[in-house]
Amino acid sequence: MATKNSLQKPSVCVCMNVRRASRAITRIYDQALEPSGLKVTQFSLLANIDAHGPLNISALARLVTLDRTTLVRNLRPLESAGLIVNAPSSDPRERQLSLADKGLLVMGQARPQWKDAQRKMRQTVGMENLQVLDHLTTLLEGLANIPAQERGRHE
Amino acid sequence: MATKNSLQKPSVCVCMNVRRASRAITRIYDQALEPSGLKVTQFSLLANIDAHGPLNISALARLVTLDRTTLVRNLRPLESAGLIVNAPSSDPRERQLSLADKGLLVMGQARPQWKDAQRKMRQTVGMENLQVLDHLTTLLEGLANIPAQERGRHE
DNA sequence: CTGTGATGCGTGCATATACACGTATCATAA
DNA sequence: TTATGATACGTGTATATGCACGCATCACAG
Repeated sequence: MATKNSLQKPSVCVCMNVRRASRAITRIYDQALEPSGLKVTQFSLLANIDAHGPLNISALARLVTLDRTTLVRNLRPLESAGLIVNAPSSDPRERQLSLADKGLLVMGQARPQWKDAQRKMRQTVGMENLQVLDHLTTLLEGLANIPAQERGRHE
Repeated sequence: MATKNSLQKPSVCVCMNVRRASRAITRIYDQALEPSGLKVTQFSLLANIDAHGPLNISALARLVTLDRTTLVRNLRPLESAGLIVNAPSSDPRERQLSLADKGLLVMGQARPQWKDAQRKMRQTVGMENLQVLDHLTTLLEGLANIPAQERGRHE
């Protein structure tokens, strides 16, 4: 008889499997980043703001493939914590996001922790599998309809 | 020069890539299930309750690898909608979850929709990649520390 | 019977995520 | 200069997720 015990999760649903993987890997990164006080989602936003200079929310949303309105709220804690600056821009419609000094500091602390997790991940999972993963991500995003923001605008 | 345009998301963070994949595939399944009025997460819970008979919340949590307290709330809409029954049990601590008649009905409607998505997914992604995915999921869950509920109880 | 660890539940709090709407401003054609 | 589509934002609402805590009950050793 095969292992009839504990670790038996033969969920056939591809989606739920990806979601479970997402939860598990998120836990791993969050634990690694714990000393910095950042969640991996927040680390990601800060890193993108840092890398892609001052940008507005919509641009950041496109960059990370997140619903814009999700971003509006996800950025809130970061601004409250003084990690980012949300300044008005010449175009009164938009606002410019950039890292605050404190944000730079925290990122300096967090990056090594993230790199550890990242390195461990590459070693454990292996580059081949990671490439498959990246391929799948791209593929899936292609399959999914364009996000709400771009969909049915005034149709 | 390579494609310098639109679809360029070379996020190096393995975790964020999995999260993006999770969001994308969730959108696909949610759209497929839309006629039934279920989200894929809800479909999954109903399917598990249906398949694994009457069980309590903790057992279901272990089954789907979800935090128990998450489940407490995720089940709420399903009970409100009259899809599941949350009945007291002989042991007053626990409660028995089972599908209500309406739940069976809705699942009857939803299953073909889920199967469509599932089939499309298998075709598009390919069995090989899906197996890699399942392997990764198991691997990641092994790496992640045991969920909170089982961790440091009274330590 | 009584103490104690194990088990089962629910809540407060905080974050993540998306959709439906509504509003303001820009840019440009008419 | 004025209508109109495109662009940028924020809010209301609802679900998903997990952690820290606290409470009740069971099972069992003593």
